[in-house]
Amino acid sequence: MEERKKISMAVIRRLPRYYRYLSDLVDNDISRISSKELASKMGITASQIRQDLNCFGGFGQQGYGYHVDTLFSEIGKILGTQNNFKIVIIGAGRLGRALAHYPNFIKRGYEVTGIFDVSNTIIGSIINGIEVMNIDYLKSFTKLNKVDIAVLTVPSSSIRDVALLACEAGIRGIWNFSPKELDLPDDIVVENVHLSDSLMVLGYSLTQKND
Amino acid sequence: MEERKKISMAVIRRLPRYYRYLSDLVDNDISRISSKELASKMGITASQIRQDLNCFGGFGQQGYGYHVDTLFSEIGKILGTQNNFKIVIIGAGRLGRALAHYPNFIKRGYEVTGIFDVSNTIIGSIINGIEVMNIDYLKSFTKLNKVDIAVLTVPSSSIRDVALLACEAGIRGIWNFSPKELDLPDDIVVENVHLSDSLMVLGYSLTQKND
DNA sequence: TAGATTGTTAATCGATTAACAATC
DNA sequence: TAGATTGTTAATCGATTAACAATC
Repeated sequence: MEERKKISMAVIRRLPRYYRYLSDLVDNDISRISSKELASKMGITASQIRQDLNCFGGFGQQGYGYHVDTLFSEIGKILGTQNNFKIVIIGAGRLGRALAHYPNFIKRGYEVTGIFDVSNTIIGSIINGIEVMNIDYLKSFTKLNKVDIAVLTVPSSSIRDVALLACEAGIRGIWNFSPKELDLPDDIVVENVHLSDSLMVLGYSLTQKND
Repeated sequence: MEERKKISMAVIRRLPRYYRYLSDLVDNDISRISSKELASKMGITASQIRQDLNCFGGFGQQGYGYHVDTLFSEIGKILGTQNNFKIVIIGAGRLGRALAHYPNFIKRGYEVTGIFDVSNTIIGSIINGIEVMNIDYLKSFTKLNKVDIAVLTVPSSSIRDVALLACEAGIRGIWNFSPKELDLPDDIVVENVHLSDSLMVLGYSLTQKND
């Protein structure tokens, strides 16, 4: 797997967006697209698309463009859709429960295998067909089921402890919904969803428009 | 309000992060911090912090650093925390309901004034003290209550229609939780939370670690 | 073949970092 | 005053865009 050079995060973060647009094209039975056409749909330059895609190899064909199906599935592979990543949700509050029903887990090739909480009122209840377990069983469950990802929807006050627990349990990636930064070993991948940050950027833009 | 020059989105998107770190310092009764200290806490360069802050004016003091309280409240102002933005949530499914209870709305100076849906099973129910209204009342409610922001937690299939409806109703900003891009008039501010994009970036990183 | 469009190199633009004079 | 640290300019680095030869 000889990597040519480090691919920048800026490129990686655009891949899911390409993936969505290609998914729409597939749905509309469009089989072929040029970088120029796609660029105009997405509001970016054709150059950027070609540069981005060529980080991963030449998916196109000169004089023709790109096969939509091929490109869609190639980007999917790059993003790991075929890995069947297994997920547990830790924290079965409102957000955790909403995510347990999140249809894109399935659509994007992920599988929710377990839900955990600390509260006795919640433990034992069924969410989307899965019984909420006591967090004490996280470690044994994770090992047994080879869980890859922990979705953390616990209160900020306990986020760091829970994150460490998940690491001890052998989790490899964390999808963090708390507004705290996690300082974890280098081999753990963390992806943050800082909702409040996003909201405040919206607040900033609105404030600008006021003036 | 003479703007010197355009402030880049890269800078803006870092502001909420500064805001969070400063909030922690305030909570810990730390009254003074240098760019160097803050930089080491945040894992960025002191230069970047000083450059970022100086987009908005000189908040520091040579030889001393920054007053934590002042800086915190100044950044808050920039982000619009004092504007008391009014919010409606459209789509009272699981995610909408979870967001209706989101504590950071209050903490960051936002107020949820209304919740809307199309389903008769949901309309009339109470979520966090607010009765879910029929979306037909969106326009009159928005005008009457001077609502600024619509949080869109509706299915992707209806997102574009609902976004247009919100614009007609006089909303100024949209917090979009669907995986679709919105093409709206220039005076409407859109902030996207593309959960599936975030998840797929996590998937990418995990796939890389596999090799 | 001629036209179209890629893959890729070179040029430009913007963002980050370094350096330092100003000054508290 | 001497030491510390900012605000700001200059240097570097990286990302985006433009251009074009290769080729389907």
